Amino acid sequence: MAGSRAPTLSAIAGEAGVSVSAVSKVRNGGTDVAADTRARIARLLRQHGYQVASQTGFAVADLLIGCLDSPWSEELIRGAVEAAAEAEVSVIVTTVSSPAGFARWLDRASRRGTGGALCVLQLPGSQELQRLAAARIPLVVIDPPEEPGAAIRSVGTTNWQGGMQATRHLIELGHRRIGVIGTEAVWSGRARLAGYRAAMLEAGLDIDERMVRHDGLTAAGGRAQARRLLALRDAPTAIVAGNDSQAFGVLQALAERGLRAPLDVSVVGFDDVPVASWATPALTTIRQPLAAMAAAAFRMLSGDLAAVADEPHHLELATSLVIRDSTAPPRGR
Amino acid sequence: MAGSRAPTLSAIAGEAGVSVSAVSKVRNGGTDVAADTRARIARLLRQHGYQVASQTGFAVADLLIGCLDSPWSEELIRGAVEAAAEAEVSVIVTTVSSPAGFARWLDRASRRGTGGALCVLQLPGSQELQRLAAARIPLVVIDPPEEPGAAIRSVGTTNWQGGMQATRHLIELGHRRIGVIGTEAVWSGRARLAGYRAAMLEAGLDIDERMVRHDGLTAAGGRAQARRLLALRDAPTAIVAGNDSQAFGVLQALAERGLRAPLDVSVVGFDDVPVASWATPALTTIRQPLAAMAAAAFRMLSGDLAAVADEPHHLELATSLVIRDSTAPPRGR
DNA sequence: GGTGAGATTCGAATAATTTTCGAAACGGGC
DNA sequence: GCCCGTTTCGAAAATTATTCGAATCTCACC
Repeated sequence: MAGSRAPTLSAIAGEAGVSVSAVSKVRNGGTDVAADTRARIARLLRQHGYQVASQTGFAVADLLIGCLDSPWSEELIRGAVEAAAEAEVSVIVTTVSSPAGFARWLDRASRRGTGGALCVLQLPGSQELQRLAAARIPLVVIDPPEEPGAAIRSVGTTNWQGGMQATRHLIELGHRRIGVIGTEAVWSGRARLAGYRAAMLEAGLDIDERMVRHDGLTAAGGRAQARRLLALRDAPTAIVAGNDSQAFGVLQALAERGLRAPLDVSVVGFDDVPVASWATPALTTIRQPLAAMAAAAFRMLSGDLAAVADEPHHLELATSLVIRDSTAPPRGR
Repeated sequence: MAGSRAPTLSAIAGEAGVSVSAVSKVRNGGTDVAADTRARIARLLRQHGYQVASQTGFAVADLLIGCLDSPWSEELIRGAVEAAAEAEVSVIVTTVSSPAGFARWLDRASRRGTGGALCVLQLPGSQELQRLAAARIPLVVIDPPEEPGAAIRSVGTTNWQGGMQATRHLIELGHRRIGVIGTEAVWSGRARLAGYRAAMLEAGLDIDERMVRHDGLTAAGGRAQARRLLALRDAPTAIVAGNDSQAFGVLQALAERGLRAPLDVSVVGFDDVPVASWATPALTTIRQPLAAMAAAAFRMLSGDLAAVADEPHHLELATSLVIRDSTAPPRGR
């Protein structure tokens, strides 16, 4: 099919006026070829249907995701895929939910080769980290579930500021009794809760510990804890949710009691996943630039194959408040 | 690092008691090696850290998605990734939104090799199909936007039945004035609308053409058309949306007018994406087994490298009605 | 401007791997 | 048994990768 077969390297070497060695070296990304010579040879090689291993860079990168259930992942995938496409890199998406799954992935990845891994997981544990290092697979962690150590490169967002922004927004609207739902299970969750506390203290408001609820970052978790908050005698007039899924759950709990957002209770989410604007009412939320995070993580991965030492090891992107329709001043103000 | 470097092929050949040629052939999936010899050599090769090209099967498959904005894609990715993982295959996800983008993907894919492509696009056009064929890349289309021809393998769902199920459910609840929002732009949309018509006729109900609205499968589209439906003098008591995004938009339009689902108007979605259950009220919808579709498509791809001829070329998975809280009998019944 | 240590670039020689091709072994059908 | 086609294998040839020394360049230092 598809015409004549590829000519041999020596034919190409002749055409380019260099030795076969040089051509071979260009083909596999060898180092000792001058830039212009390399370019000339590479062009010829490609012309004849060879693929040229670009000396820097790689063909595929891996994105490891713990669970592919939240709209979260979608944004991340999009960010990673698009950033990678610009660099002519393909992204392999894998779900990894157990150490065994990780091992299976690692096995496949080292067989086929990979330029590096972006992890969005309940962390690769120390075992996994060792294996990655042994297989010489670079790693960047997105939204690290534990405080990122110096040994691991990671990308996150300003969760603490985000928690503050959300709470401050409500305080500025005039709310005083503000509930919060979150999780202590991951680092980012702890930071968001701390942001809430900081904003309350800053405004001179007392923190009622009954108003601080912990649960999973799911709609069900949000609904369960919102029910408890709403059942309090001094029910909050506003609720800060741990993420948008929880916020959806809060909206459901409100509807159950015949309450309306934002008339009766204001709600702030966290993430700004695409569906946040589909909610009724459209959700006021703290925007995490998920796609940008993934893109940044990819660039970290690809950028510093050379300069690992002097690059920053943890990058934090800014969150921002997106005001939609689920927040308003409290009743009677 | 990591211990000694890989021994040469001739060393391995010696260890296995065969010629270097045989070892080389096993390494690249050559054909003329007996099964047991191959196994022995392969084991040794792997032991020494070589990767062995499995002669059947492939290492990566490509999933091409038009837009990665809907919760749609997430389910599909999950299905494909999980089915592929079972077959020890990695899935490369790429967004392709233009012919140029397709060309760039094809370029990369043919460089690095791929076992085949799963497409969820506004179709690869005939040009693209030719190029795929030229590059010998097998193809399966998911949810084909045009009536699937005999030349293309595809996986879809029973959209016509789905449209019927949704409409029938509302009729059985007692609704008579039922609006529908959908799209004629894609084949599945046309089938769903036809299902609506069929169910109405079956029940002996007249179809008011003002009740049949067309718009994009987005929340904005759903909101816009729902506004029009609700503005009618004889506004519908129930609305069948073209997908879940549109249904979210319908819920917003209802809230705008101070109406409540399902008390004032019942709403049925289509897809059953994970967020459907987060809506307020939780969305009654037609479940498309998106993950199963992607998994089936992957199996089609991998299954019949041999038996292309006698396999079915279009597979249709069943939709089912998922009743949640957004539908109820009409007021006054 | 000279000098020399070190880095870069290159290709001949050498090593390793892949491919070709013919021979040996096998398996029925007649 | 004989013939014909098929499978399996490895020696030889072709191709590709790597090593290493020579040539050239760079630049600090005198």
